Amino acid sequence: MSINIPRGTKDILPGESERWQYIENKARDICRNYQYKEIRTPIFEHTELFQRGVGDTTDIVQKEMYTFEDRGGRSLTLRPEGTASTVRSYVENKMFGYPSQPVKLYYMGPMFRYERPQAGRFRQFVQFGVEALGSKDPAIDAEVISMAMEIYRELGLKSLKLVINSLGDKESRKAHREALIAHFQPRIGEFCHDCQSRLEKNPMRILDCKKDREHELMKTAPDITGYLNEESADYFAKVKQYLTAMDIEFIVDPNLVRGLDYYNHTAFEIMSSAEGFGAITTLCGGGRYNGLVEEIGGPETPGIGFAFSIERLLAALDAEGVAIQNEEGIDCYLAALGEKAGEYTVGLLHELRQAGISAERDYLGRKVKAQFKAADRLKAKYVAVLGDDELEANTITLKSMADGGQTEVPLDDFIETFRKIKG
RNA sequence: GCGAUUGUGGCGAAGUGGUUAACGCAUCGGAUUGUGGUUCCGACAUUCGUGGGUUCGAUUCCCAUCAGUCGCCCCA
Repeated sequence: MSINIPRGTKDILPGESERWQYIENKARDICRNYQYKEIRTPIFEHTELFQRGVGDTTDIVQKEMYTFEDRGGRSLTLRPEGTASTVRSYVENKMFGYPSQPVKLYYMGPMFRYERPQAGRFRQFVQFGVEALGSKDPAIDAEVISMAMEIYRELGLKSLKLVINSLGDKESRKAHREALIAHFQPRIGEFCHDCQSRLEKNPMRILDCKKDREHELMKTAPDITGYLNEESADYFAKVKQYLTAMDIEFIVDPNLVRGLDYYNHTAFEIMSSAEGFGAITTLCGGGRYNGLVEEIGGPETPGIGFAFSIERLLAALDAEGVAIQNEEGIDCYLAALGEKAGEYTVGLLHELRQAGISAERDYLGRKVKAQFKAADRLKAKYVAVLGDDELEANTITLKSMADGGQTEVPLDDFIETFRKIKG
């Protein structure tokens, strides 16, 4: 019985890995334009970091973490998201003292959540994310949002929906929370089990419950908009104003509640509205997290960021039928006949490659015919044939696979000739 | 954690309680003793996820188990 891949994980095989590289490169290019620099943090951290950073009441911490004890008895956890680690590193490396502020970072790498896999959900998945720390200018909220949209747009996605909301500051949230409890408490018995437990923990979550959507109290529930204090409302207005100035369309959804505890003020999600995308439509989520840096032990520092999964991005590209072109064929296939020629091609192949010419040969002792088939499969532009005749005459036969034309080239000139052909 | 559904060669896929498990693609060989993408011919599953049960007999029926896929909760 062979061993297979752990549940919820994927091998990214040749043919697919090229698409990943394409996306990764695109994302990196855009980060350069926006002046975000890459940070690489460990894949595991002390469990406490996520308990404190992500929040003890969240689903992530309560049931989705890959936590283990190392040989020294420390509790470690495979990172379920990137913000906590980034903030940890920000504090630990005293980035608040960097001359260049705000500190703008991006990361790309695997995250882990113990979940039942389904369309768009994995136990190991790759997130690309950015964090901007040290500014509470609404313009940076708009920048972060526009950056996410830019990456998707650059990759060719069209069916996107940007949803934003403001969760307000601490004071606004508290006022809203109390209003919600007052609203639902008297008739909470009519709601689903989940909502009943949400009432005390996080009453905002009741608002996006799918089961109780039709309940009359839902329609009359107080939404956050009415409870934003002046400062929060002004902040949100600015963010919207800037988005509009950048021609970025958005929908304000007062029921948008992000799953992690650390969010306040701006919260946003980018969803795919493509047909047949599956049940999970969220591509990207993000928001502001003023207060998190203090929570992790740093100075009072505002921050905002987003993260998206590359798996879901690829799924969205598939759903919209956006093709990413794969690599081109090779320049030269060296076909050899017979043992002597075969030995000779070892050096020749090496020279070709050193000259920057992509080249391949046969390693399975195949006949000429089969070697040509192989060359064809590799989309070789040229096949160079070396046999006894050629070796004797010190030449090599060069065949263009496109038009079938053949020429004899002196062996000594071969590499140079090929260089010229390649131009 | 709960629910639905699927599990036949490298891939896709048909099929039946009975002795030889279609077909397509791919691969390899040959027709062309040194030349590809076309065509033709040939080869390629002691076996139908795994374990157990029913039966004279199971890939086909039943049970269990494992795995994949999709959905619920929630998220990327």
